[in-house]
Amino acid sequence: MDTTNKAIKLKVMNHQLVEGHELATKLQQLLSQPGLGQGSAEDLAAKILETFNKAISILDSIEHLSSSSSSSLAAVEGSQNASCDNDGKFEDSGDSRKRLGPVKGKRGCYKRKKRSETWTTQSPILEDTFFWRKYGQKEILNAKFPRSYFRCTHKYTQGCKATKQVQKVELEPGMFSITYMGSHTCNTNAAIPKVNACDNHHDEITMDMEEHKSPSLTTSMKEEEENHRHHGSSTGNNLVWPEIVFEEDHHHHHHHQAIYVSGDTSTSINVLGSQELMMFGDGGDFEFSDNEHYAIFNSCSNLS
DNA sequence: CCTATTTGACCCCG
DNA sequence: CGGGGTCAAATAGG
Repeated sequence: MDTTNKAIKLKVMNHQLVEGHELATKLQQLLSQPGLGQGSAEDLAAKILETFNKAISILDSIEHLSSSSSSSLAAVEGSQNASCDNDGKFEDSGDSRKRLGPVKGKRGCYKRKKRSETWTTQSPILEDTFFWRKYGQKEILNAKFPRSYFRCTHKYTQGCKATKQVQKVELEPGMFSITYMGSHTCNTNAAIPKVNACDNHHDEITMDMEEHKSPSLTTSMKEEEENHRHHGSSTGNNLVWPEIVFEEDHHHHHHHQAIYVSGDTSTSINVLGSQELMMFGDGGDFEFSDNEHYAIFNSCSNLS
């Protein structure tokens, strides 16, 4: 068992780290050439980051696995809270949940994860290959900038528990500290840095520098998904750079993120590598048996 | 109409 | 008790 994990670990290291190394080399070459577009260079940087993040995540999960391999899996905490269903407290009377007073019910009945696999990076690039959906933002006590909370877009469709937090670093402008928590269990072929099926939506967080002078913080996070021709053109990736703009009361437009996963998710196990799927599936916190009902059903809501 | 973001309320835990 | 993470109503935008 232990040897198996070691073998997998080595495999992962080979795969992800070597890939990261190759990408880094490419990036270096790109940067040394003056004339070339910087967009591709930054794209590469994002991919490199993603590759290493993946490797770290996988290794981390393996460590968790092997530490609790046989005896007690006390360290596994990813499972959902079950006792919170409706044991002690009755829900509200069923209706009138509108806005009358404090909202009661099972709100906040979540399990706070203690120590799932978590790592933090600092980067000016808010972009990665996953699909995130913002679900919250908070002012942090000693921090100048608020923190934004994201969850995987496929949380409910596929039960993916990955989340991420983004907060602007106050020391260096244009830097963000990005904390990833949990590994993706969703099968997104967009997560593959393989071919240029990359759809880079570049995120842009603009945060207000003021403390709290107006009740409406103009914190906006735009996910701009640019025109990626799924044409196999050579210049596959045209990605715009996340430029950090501090705007105060500018109005902002945001494109809603589009998910181009049309249909082939059922067969999407192709390149993702059985290793990753296997390991993530083994990752412990995977108690959904009924989430298979939730067919992939991506929001292909084009022209209903 | 739909889905994503905003934003204040709510809840857990130190 | 309060900070920080999450929920969900309201809103924005297609």
